[in-house]
Amino acid sequence: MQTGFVFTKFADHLMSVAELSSDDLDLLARMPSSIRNFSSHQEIRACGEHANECCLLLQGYACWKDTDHSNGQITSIHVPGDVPDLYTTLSPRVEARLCALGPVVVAFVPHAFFRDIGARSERVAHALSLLTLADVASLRNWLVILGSCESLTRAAHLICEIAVRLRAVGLARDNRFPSPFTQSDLAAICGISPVHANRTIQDLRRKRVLQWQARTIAITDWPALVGLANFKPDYLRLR
Amino acid sequence: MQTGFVFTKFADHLMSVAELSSDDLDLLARMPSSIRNFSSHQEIRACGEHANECCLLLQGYACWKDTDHSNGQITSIHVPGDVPDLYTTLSPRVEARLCALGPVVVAFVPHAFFRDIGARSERVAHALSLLTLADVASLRNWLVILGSCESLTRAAHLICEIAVRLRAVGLARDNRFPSPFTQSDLAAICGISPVHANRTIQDLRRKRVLQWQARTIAITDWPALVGLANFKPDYLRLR
DNA sequence: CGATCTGTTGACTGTTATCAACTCCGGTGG
DNA sequence: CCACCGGAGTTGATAACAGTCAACAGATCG
Repeated sequence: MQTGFVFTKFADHLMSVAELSSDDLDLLARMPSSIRNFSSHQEIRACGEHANECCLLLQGYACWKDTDHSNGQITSIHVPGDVPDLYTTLSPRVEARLCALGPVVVAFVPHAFFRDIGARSERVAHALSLLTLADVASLRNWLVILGSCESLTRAAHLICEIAVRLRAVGLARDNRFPSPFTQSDLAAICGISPVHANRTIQDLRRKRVLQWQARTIAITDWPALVGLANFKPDYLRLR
Repeated sequence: MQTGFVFTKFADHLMSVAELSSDDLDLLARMPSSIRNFSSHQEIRACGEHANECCLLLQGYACWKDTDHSNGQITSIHVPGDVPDLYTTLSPRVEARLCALGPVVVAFVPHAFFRDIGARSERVAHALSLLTLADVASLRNWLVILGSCESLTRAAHLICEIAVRLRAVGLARDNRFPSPFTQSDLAAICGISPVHANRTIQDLRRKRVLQWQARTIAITDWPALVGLANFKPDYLRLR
């Protein structure tokens, strides 16, 4: 168990939706945890598992993947500062697979810390609620996108959302961020075939809105990308 | 304001995910509320509204509809016993439109009732949490369906889910239930065009798994429908 | 240096959107 | 009573979009 500076991403994430006092930050700094590393496509949480701690993502990306082996649809993607399995504090059973997209560093935090947080800081508890609401809003937003947009819009929207969420925790400065996930991963998020994902990305490149090489994405024309994606970030509830 | 037997559907809904004591049921029976009627396609909650009470659905169906996108994608559907805007107890701002699918009866319940419920019954509070988790799981499940299934599977799945959720609150006995929503509504839920929705329903009829006439759906071959839908109801967390 | 994963391309097929026209039905007003 | 209207359901023709299969090129890694 250790405490300290590694939780700044979590604090950034909470502060992106609500104001916190220095007492609140102290509380977060004293969060007990144990650190673990995962390699690409490794399972952080397996389906059916019973969790008694939450994963706080410190570095890298993770995703919830449907258990059905045939296509492995991804239902959400998570960036540093996120706690993808926060809901296990209410019901410990894990119903899907939490997978690493590229190398990942995770801090495991006991459920008790989150359960007791309401008694220690009303503000932090409320910020956690807002994060949960933002996650649900993001799910609804993806539902709209999968239900009504074609592949180019889907891919563009994904890139926009990742960029904005990374910025909220102080990453993706200069519209450039690591993309250790594969084109097949993008396909599983956007609900398209890997071959079509490839063609869609080429289309984005041809339109000169982004570069994707050496496992890095660089957005070269943010307004154009936002336009293609019809991206409106209100649903993320960022201040 | 009134109290009483009208909340049996809500109690059924809670008891479908958790066990409640007779004290808990008393607590629910004393729930303060005011009843309102809505006609088909009327807005129960408008986008941007600030709620200080929740809607408990008593009769009929309601749905969350996306505000902006031209096609009005529906992101979730709700049946009697559901509280579609329970999340407004945490953050009162409504971010989408809650619309009636057919005639609807709603009980408006003050936020305070839900906020104070934890202090009065741990069990009821936990049951409410489980309902919220089931709603999110349903969203994720639809994400998988929209991302990886074709229209026949989507429509079949929708019918399966509605039937099971109605059964959980004592409706849809005999695999027959009212369907006041239009084929265009089904299209907006399944993320397909109204014309294609029509052809998909005809396909289901031709396969003799259901009848849909006089605003009523009758499932004539449940196992076949479940097979077409690849329906696995675990995610609804029903006992 | 071979094995494997990822990205890329072309050809073909299947699913779904779109447009337009038409029917059927329940209401509404003359 | 009937003419009319609008909404819902239905049908066919066509076009756009995306999936699948197969092959290969480039990267990465033991």
